[in-house]
Amino acid sequence: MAKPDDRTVRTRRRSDGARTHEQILATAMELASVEGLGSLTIGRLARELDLSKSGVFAHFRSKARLQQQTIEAAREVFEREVLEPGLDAPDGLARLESLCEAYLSYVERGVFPGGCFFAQLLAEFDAPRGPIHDEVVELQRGWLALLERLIGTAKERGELDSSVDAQQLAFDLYAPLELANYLSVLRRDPTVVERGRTAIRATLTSAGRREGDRNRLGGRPTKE
Amino acid sequence: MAKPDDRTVRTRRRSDGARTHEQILATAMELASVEGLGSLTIGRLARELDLSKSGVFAHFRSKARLQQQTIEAAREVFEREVLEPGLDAPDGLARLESLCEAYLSYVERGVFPGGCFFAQLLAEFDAPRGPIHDEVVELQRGWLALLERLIGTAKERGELDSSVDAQQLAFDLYAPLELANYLSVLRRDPTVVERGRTAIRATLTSAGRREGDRNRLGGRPTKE
DNA sequence: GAATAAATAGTACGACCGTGCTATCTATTC
DNA sequence: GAATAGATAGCACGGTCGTACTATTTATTC
Repeated sequence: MAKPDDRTVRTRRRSDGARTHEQILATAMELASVEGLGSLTIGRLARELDLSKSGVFAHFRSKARLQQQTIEAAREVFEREVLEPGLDAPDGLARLESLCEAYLSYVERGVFPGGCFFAQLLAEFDAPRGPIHDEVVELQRGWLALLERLIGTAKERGELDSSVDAQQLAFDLYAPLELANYLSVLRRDPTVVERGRTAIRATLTSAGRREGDRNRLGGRPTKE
Repeated sequence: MAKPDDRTVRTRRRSDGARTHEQILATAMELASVEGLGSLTIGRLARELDLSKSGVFAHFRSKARLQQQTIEAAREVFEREVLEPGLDAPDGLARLESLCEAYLSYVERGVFPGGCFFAQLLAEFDAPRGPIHDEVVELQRGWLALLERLIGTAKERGELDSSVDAQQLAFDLYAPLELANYLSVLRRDPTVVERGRTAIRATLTSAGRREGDRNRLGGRPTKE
């Protein structure tokens, strides 16, 4: 017990470094969600965290790696704040609904101060070629694939009409999520998220109702 | 014929300046639509146009004015490429549809190489405060107001059900337009625009159909 | 043709960028 | 307690940024 106490027993110095690393990435995510990953700067991070430029730099050894790791860190936040709660619902339509709601809630709670990190990333790197663009393509593909998978399951279970086009419905759901994010940040007003909820509800209702209504060919029943 | 020839007779120097000014702004719009207005740089413009930095600078006398004028120039493109053709349709639902189609066509044609200039601007300046943010708020307000006005007219004419919430429907239409833009740039594949068309069609059909169905389906929002 | 004014180039300055190299401090290990 | 190794700081470099200030060129005007 003369040695460092049990809670800090494994290499104080080592853990200090890891802690700083995390703090840097946390700040990097916040800054990037507001101003974009492109205008994320090592000097700016150093100022923000009261570190020296070289102190920050040493943790990543290149700006590209800083960007990579920032994206990876944001992916973990997204997983924890959206995917985990969103997918924690009974298989099928319920899980699809729950995932959309998890996203909207994540926007509403302002998990990132500049709105969804990946919506920012999508808009920033949709056009400029490079490794980040490729990463974004991959991430988007994954997100849409997840939606399509859930839709597929809901169809198999008869909770969505079998004539539903999974890719189209994924698009129809994704669109209001994305717009709710942008607009709720633009006007500093999370009320817009409610528009997204309404849109999601209407779309899902419409996609689910058709089976029962097949002969009547009902459209989307509700607004508001 | 010793004098400048007839085609260049009116103030060569004067018109040279105006011409250069236009060229700078044209390049600025292209660059900004791809990489963002924030990373638009005077030196970069100069290189791109084979001018000196100071030559470019002289046309604007500050970066802020360059940004302002770039936005204004893009507004004019948007007006010419979207608003004019979009609003050139019979009043009412037809005009609303036509406007959405005009936007999708503008995305499909790749009028800006990085996708819709204003979608880029929205994502880039939704969070960071400043004069550009304020300008974007204004532009978005105008766009949504336009959609809502057209919806209102269509309702008055009985082409959309009177129970339709204009703000909500404007959101529902805007969302797929925006997503179609981002995704069509991300994958270099204008096919995605077709997803947007389908979404718009479904939403408008749904909003228009209810009136005829009032008795059968319950014209008012049927909440389950 | 001299004067004028507009368009463009040249040069310089301070700020910040990413990154390399070296020094300092401190916890762990022998 | 000397050696080690990891975390951080300091400093220097070349590059680009926005922006002044000063030429230079050229078309128009007198």
